[in-house]
Amino acid sequence: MSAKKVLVVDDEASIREMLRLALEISDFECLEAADIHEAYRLITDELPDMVLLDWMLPGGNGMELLRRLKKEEATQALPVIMLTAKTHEENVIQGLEVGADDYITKPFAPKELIARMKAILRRLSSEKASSELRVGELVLEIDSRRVMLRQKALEMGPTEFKLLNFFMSHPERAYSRAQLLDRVWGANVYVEERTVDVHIRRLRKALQAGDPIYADLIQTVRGTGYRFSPRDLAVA
Amino acid sequence: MSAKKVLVVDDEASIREMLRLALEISDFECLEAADIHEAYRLITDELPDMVLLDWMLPGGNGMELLRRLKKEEATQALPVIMLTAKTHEENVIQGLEVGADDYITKPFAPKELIARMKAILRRLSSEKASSELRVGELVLEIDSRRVMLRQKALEMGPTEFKLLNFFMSHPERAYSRAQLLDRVWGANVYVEERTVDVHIRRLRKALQAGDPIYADLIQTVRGTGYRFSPRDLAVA
DNA sequence: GCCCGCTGTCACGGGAATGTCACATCACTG
DNA sequence: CAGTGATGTGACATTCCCGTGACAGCGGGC
Repeated sequence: MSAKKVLVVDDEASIREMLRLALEISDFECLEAADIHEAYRLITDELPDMVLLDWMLPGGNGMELLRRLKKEEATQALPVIMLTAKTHEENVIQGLEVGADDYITKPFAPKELIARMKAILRRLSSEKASSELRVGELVLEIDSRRVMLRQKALEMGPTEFKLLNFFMSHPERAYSRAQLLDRVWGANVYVEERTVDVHIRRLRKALQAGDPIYADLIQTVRGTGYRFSPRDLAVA
Repeated sequence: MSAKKVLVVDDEASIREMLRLALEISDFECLEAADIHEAYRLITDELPDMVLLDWMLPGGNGMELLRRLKKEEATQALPVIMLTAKTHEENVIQGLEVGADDYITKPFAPKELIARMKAILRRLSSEKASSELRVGELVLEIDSRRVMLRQKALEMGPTEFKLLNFFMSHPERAYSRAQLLDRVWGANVYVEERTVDVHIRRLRKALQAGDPIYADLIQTVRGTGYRFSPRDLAVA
């Protein structure tokens, strides 16, 4: 399993530095943002697996970002842990209601934070691993590593499977070729961006073999990349 | 679930006492034997669910008992954990080959021992729920250690039998070679991953001798491993 | 001793999957 | 409607993965 990306959102550089240290020791990849704007940019750009969010930020507090993340379909599955001061514990309830996955009060032991993060990631992966992803009559069975459409197995290569898996986990959002390479092929792999096009085509072909309609699930976003959109299937 | 009986075989009374304490805290029922003869009597008499076997015993070592247990049909399914001193780690490989389920080197933390015991029992209970597994006309008889297809016995080696047993207990799911080695060969055994391929082939051959259709039950998942899929049998 | 069944390893060959390219086609701009 | 840049598509060489047969080692039984 590849290293998980974690985004730290805090305005104090010293705290960010401390967290980066703790995270990297535990084999997490660490991104940093000092304000909400930068945080949002990194979330859409770098697609982290988790966010550590300080509650008190200058210029709009963390709650605002959290609400925004939970509202948008593309990011609402992204787990968020709130970092909050003891003196503001009343915010905790508020934060959990909006959709934070956990919270931890400052000052905290890095070890405890890491433990909670792992617990959340474990829970998420076990939820995902045992189940299957479904869009209409299209079912992606993770365990058996098969894609079924109306009881019939669709044939595709491993890369197309991973690609479809990623798309079905993140619907209704456009991804650049670079982002897809990062998330599907894995970081630190150098291949041409146009390679993505070829695999997109192979995936479309595989879906088309099941039912031409389903090939339209993968849409081209000119100048940007590709998007997986179940929404348009229902309309058609 | 009723309390599991565990037989401790060790010549030192102090170690037996320590283990009894640890086991009873964790709700196991504890039997004790100081030598091989007594151990064998208790096994046939009391039918324990598991054996903790010290490797170095006066008057015939643990290996002898282990070999005997694995040879006889009535006891070969009985899980055995070896207790061995650090200085005799070379025996571990030998022991695992003969059929020990796991080993632990002295000195050890009781907690870790308990954890390994539970892991083994959990694994067994998931596979040996019934004495017979059935897929279509294929019947795997666990007690008699035979595989029948349309009243005809299929010939295969012990490893192929265990492999098929595992597959029939976990259908419709792809397993990597490493996972199969772990679950079928047993933990901590070092063999080449490609060895799995060879046994898969032998198993397929055995099934094919019964009916070519049944060889297709074991499918290759390219880039991942293998899958046992009764579902596709029904379709054909 | 000999033979025989079982096991793990290897080398070879074939075929699937991959990444890249060249060219066709499309969408947008002025 | 021509032009330009982005995307679709078929073909290709390479790499990787898997199936297969052969073989040596090892115990056990005769």
